[in-house]
Amino acid sequence: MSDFQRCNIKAMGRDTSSAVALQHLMGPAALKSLEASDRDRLESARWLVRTIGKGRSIIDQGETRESIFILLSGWAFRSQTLSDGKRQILDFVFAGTLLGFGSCATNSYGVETVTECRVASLSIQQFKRLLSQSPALAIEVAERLCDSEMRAHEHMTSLGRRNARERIAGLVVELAARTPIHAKHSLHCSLELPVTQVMIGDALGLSNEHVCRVIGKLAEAGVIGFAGQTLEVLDQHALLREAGYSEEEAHSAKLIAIAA
Amino acid sequence: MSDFQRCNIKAMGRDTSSAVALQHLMGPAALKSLEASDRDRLESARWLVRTIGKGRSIIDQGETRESIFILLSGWAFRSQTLSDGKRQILDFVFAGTLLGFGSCATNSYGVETVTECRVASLSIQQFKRLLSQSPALAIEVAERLCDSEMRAHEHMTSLGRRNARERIAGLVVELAARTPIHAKHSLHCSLELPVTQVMIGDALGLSNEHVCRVIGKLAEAGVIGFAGQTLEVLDQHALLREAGYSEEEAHSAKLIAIAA
DNA sequence: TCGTTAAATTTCAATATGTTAATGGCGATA
DNA sequence: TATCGCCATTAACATATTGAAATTTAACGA
Repeated sequence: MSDFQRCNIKAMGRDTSSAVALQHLMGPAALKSLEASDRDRLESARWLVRTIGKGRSIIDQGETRESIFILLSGWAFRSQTLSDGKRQILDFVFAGTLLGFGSCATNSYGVETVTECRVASLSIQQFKRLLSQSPALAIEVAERLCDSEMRAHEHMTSLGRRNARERIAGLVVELAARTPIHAKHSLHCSLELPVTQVMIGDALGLSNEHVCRVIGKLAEAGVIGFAGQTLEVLDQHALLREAGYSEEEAHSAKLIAIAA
Repeated sequence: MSDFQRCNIKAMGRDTSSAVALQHLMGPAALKSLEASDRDRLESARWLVRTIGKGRSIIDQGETRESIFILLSGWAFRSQTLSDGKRQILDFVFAGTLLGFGSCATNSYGVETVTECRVASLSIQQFKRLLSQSPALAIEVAERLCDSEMRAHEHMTSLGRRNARERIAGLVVELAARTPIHAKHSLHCSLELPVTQVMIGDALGLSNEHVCRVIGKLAEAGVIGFAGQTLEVLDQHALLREAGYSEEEAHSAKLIAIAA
């Protein structure tokens, strides 16, 4: 609760992770296209940087929207909770993600940390002023939102039209594509997933028991292994096939391509 | 195929629907904040206006992205189709919706018309130039994307965590909130829905048979009636309750408030 | 007007998934 | 060290939803 730091990015000295995340938010291309004055304005905004422990809330669903947040490091997820307590995880988010931006007066979703996270926040007012001063930044934000929307669409299609096995395989593929991978052989790689099976269930619209059952079956089939926090991709072609990719796509070996 | 019209908005004379849709895209507030020069640029862009019959495709999933589209009139939906033919409708879209904007090289979704539609299109290149020249427009686009993302999130939660009855009631509430309503009594109103039960099923992740069954049950219970294209909301409090709203929310009579 | 096709409807059996409950492991905490 | 709670796991059982098949109804083009 007391780990707040009010500062601007320029004044952060050695601790450049915030500046890095802002660059991440804007993307290298967008950065170049920015006027020096715009970049100055952006970096001298009064960001509030905070460290938040695992399993805590960054944004509460339903609260009035006051600040936007940029995730600087760590894992978190966005979720909606229904009045009867059922929870839907909308997506997992990593460093560079813009959170809490929207036109509705209250937050339509909550954000909770999975691991310890560092977060930079700025009042919506100030953020909008930044956007109106720098079209390049506004466009970058719009494109980020498109990416996020695209992932939401894929996720929706999984929820609506794929069975449990396909959904789980698909989630593994997505996370493998978005997180660091330890490659071993051409087919075999492993990744550190700090998520519980309850979270997987809440993300995929499944009960945790069923998640457990199906992960077990995928393990029996020699596709993946999931012990502790480490997920082993034992046969990535099979995994891609399980996730619904066509035979050719499955053989273009996406996962390793990213790891390499 | 031959119903193309190349024109700019200014030159359209009496036929102001395009200009109206652009204003819709930007919103009245954003319009005011625009410099006259920006507005000029926007309106004199070389929009391509087209009329498309019902049941036709505006954007094909997987094709390379070339233009953005603004729906000027009519109903359409965005969807993703899996390799095995299963289809997920992502959302229904109406006049003013921006379609086809994104950072990925190919269209991640397709767009099909439900009724006859008028559509204005512009090359992505030109649209991005517009955005970079007018921050107000870029911000407006970003906020539109947020709205769209918010609806996608609600939809995801329905798909993942609600049963068929709640999903159908929820969809009716959403469509009632987004389309013109004919009010009759304080509880009774009706709306014209040009959608088939197959579409409803594809939107909600259900088989058309099940949609039919559940709509029948909601009709038996005196909540709604669905004959032809007309959907009657017989008891809006009950409908809101079925859709998962709390007792108090259900009694604040959202639907009629919008109709009034 | 007819003939053709899509949409809505109803039945039934098959099944994927949820629910409830009980267990053991494991780390946090007093 | 003992306790507590979270997480993973497994089982038996309940049920919502799918899928196939057959029928009716409505829409549409020739």
